[in-house]
Amino acid sequence: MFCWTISKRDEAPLTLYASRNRYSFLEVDLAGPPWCVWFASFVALYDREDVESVGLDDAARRLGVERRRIYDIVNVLESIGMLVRRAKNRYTWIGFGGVPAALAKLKEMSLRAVSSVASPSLDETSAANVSDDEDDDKLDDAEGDAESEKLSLSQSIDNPSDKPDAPPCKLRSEHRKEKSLGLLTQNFVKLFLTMEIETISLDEAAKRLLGEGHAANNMRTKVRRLYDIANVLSSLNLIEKTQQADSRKPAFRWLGQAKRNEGVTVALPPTKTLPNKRAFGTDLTNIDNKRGKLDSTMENRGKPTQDGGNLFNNLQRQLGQENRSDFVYGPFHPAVARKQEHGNRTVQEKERKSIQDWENLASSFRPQYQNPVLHKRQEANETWKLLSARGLL
DNA sequence: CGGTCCCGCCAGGTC
DNA sequence: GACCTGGCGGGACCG
Repeated sequence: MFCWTISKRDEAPLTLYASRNRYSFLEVDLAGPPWCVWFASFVALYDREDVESVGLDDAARRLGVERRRIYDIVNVLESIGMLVRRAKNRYTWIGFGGVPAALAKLKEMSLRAVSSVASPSLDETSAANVSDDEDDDKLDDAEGDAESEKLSLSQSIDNPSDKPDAPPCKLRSEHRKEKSLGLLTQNFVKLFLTMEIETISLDEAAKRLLGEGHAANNMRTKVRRLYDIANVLSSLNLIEKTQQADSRKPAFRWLGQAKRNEGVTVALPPTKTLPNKRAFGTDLTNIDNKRGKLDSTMENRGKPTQDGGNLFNNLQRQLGQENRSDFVYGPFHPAVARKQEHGNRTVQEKERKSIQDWENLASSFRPQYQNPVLHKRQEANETWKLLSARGLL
């Protein structure tokens, strides 16, 4: 994966991530659903040294998407540590560097959940950098006692107020939060971090997250959300879409680190390009930010995207960059895709060996800074670079 | 026809 | 009461 910094006259440089293989950040996004394009554009817009905070209105305007969609993006990004909510309408940008720590946190939570089956711990001191909190999902189903054991377990641990004899009801707001996209993202990731199987279909994931015995409607809704999440995680190279051996159903394989009993799951070479389902909202020229409504520039609705190249060109045009030679390579080169670019087994084996302590690295890296916001991000980016350099990402 | 996922309604929360 | 958040699911699109 290459990190391109596009410098434009009179404007702060813009960073894009791209590479030749389809699992690279930019290509996946361009080949994937528009939601991913927004996501990619969002990251491209804000993953810069001089960006400290992210305003939702600003993001919606600059990306030309309705505000509602920005909420989805920031919720997912927040859940994997790339953003931290600071105030209403305002987030602090952490960036890719926040991902390792967030994953480590999730893994820790998962493992703690598994290891304390009988005695739910009460310590959930600071999940702040991952999410507001982690509530249990039990309320969800008065009828759903077949609740996913793994999940309810992990969640009960995450919730300090979750006593064994607690009443089976809770505030609506909590109930609502339980179903948030962010929490669902985290729980989806936890599935990968704790399960033994290599891949999982969204149906299966929905079952595990929701528990058996749910109405088909419920399941369907959950799967819808998982599609959104899976697309983003794919964009980040944390998972990849595959085909289940024994069925037509697609499944997702974890590409990130921190599997439960091993260091890393090595990504297999990609098989085929993801189809473009639709091209809603791919026109980034739409900068009219009427709350909740998009204007008529979304007229390409329903038309299939011809190819990623068009989108790429379009994106470049929007950025005022038509010529690749104008690009300047940025400071680092995340290693996720590098593995895939080279397809070098030897390298992968080496990486596998050193992967075990990536969490320690992520959690122990504590440089000294003065500006809390900036420093938090710098710290995260340093961690990212460190892990990348060691081939841990 | 089933897998995807766009889209925006609207309920709940916050200011 | 206005505005912010974001769950939710109908239904369009596509292979």
